[in-house]
Amino acid sequence: MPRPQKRLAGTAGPDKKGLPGKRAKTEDAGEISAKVENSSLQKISASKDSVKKLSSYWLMKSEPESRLEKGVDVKFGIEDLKAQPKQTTCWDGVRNYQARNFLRAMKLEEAAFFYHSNCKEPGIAGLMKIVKEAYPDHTQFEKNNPHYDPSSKEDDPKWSMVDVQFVRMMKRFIPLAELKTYHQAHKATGGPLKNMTLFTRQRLSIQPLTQEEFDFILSLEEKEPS
DNA sequence: GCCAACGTTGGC
DNA sequence: GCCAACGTTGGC
Repeated sequence: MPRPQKRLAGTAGPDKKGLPGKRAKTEDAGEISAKVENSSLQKISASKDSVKKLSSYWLMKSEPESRLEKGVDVKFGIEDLKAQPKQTTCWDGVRNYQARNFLRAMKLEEAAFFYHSNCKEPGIAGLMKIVKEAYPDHTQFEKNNPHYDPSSKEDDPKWSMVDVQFVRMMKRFIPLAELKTYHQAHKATGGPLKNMTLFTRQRLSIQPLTQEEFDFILSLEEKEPS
C-alpha cells in the first residue's frame, strides 16, 4: 500500500552531528523561534484567563497535484487525506530544521490549516488536528524513499513527523492571493495578518499562526471572496 | 567562519 | 517553464 508522500521542506544534505557550524545554528534558530512563538501565545492567553493555554495553531503545506520526485509521485491534497483510513496520515518528508522543530512543538489536538502549494490555485483548503505528537519519520531510513537521508542513524533519528487527522473542509477555499491582499493591507493598518509567516518566511512548509491570525482566517470563511 | 555556488521551493 | 527567494554545501 502506498504511503502518502508529503513534499514539505527543502532537501537537506549530510549533517555533521555535534559539530559547531551553520547546520547547528540553523537548528537552534528553528528551536528558538518555535519557543518564542509558543511562549508569547501562552503569555497572551494566560493574562486573559489565568488558565495556561498550551495550544498553538499551525499551517502545513502539501502539494495536491501530481509531481514526480525521484520517480515517486508526491501528490497529497486534502482529498487524499480524507481518503485515508480514519482520515489520518503521518506527515512525513519534512527535511528542513525549522519546519522540523515546529513539528516537534506540536501538541495533541492542536489545529492546523491544510495548505495547497505548488498548484493551480494555492491556498487554505481545510482544517486538521494533531492526533500524534512528534516521533521519528521512518522514511528517512528508506533507501527508495525520495526523502531518504543516508546521514541519519536509526539510534539517533534526525527527522520527525506527526500524525494529523482531517477535521473539515474550509467553508470556502481561501486563496493565497486573498491572504496576500490582506497581508499587504494589514502591514499598513496593523491588522491581524501583518506578520503572517506565509509571507515573511516564504519557503517554510510547517509554520505557526498566532491566535489572531487563525481567528481572522476563519472569519474569512463567512465573507464573500474579495 | 566567510561566502559563492548550488539546489529547492513554490508563486506566477 | 521561469525565476526570485533562500537554505545548504564546501572550498578556502
